[in-house]
Amino acid sequence: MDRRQKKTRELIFNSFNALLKTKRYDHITVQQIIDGANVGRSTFYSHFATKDELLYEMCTDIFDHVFAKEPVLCEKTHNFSDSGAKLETKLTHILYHVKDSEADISGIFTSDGGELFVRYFKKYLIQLFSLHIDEFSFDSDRDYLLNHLSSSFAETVKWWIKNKMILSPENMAH
Amino acid sequence: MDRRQKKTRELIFNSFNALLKTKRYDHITVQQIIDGANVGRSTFYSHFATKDELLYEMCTDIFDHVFAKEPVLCEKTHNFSDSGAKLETKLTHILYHVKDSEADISGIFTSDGGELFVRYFKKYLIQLFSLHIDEFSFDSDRDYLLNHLSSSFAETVKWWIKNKMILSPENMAH
DNA sequence: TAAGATACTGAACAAAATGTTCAAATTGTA
DNA sequence: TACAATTTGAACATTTTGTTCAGTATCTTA
Repeated sequence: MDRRQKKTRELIFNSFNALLKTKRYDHITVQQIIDGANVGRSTFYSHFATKDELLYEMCTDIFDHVFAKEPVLCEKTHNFSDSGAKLETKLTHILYHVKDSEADISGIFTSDGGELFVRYFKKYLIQLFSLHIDEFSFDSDRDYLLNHLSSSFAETVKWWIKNKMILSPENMAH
Repeated sequence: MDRRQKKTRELIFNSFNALLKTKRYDHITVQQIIDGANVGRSTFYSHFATKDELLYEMCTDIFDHVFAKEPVLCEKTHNFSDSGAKLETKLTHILYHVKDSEADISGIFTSDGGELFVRYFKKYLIQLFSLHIDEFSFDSDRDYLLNHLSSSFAETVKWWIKNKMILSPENMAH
């Protein structure tokens, strides 16, 4: 990809992310984004057809970079005695990644526009938890339990970011 | 309230609610709302200053009718031995109301545009759970616990509605 | 039921935001 | 260096928002 494209893309992402911290997604205008990015109007539209597409691209970009390379989706150990600790370790890893990428994702994760991003995140979490589902002995619908665990963890991450990540990743994972 | 006002308000609510089932909140225009409601443009703006206010009013209206009359926010019993059962009873009541009002709220609750409604719902739930917070003996941040309980229950209701409310309110509350 | 108050209408208007186009300038690549 | 690709900024059409107001319809109540 052309260095200019990459630079412009980055500038737009940063401006968009900064705006997401101050106001709701649907209250952000393209004008505000390009003003913050110091980028021409026609440049913006040569990169993204709509604001929605910008959001989508930013979500997938972040997801690819922050989560996809994480080996949390590998098969779990056959040693059932410590598989619980295994899951907690994976969650801890994710939280460390979140902390490292705080500047990139805090806006999109906690803002209202981040719903799409959270949805991706939940999809990923459902994969993760489904590997560990039999470690939970609750007598409830499997689909419900997966949804519950994923939603809870996603909301936990949101809460954690909103609270300046004061508590440690280990603490939150636990 | 004047009968004409009530009628107009109702028409706008209905049109808005119907639109919410077909597209996202921020993709709905005032023009589409008043077209669906067969109401003049100036009439709309004499009722609601913005689309956001319409959403807010609709949410609070639903709350007043569906939840407010419910005695879930009354002070809890001083009998600590069965206060846990008390909470479950309250949750069951809420779920029965949800079921009764399914036609009115299923759109706004589960649609993508419904995130605002869910936020109001969570605010309400935080009030509710804060009355029962000391029944939980988890050693965790009080604010975190409140957020966790409210988010979990809100997600539970969403899941329940999406799954056609097959399971009983008692079951879900438990 | 008549009078006065209130609400609705529809059209016209200003302002803001969206999205397109294009020639000129800039910057990257080979 | 040459040429290919990207950015720019301004102009333009379109859509959406929100306001205004005179005329009309409807409600309330005395």
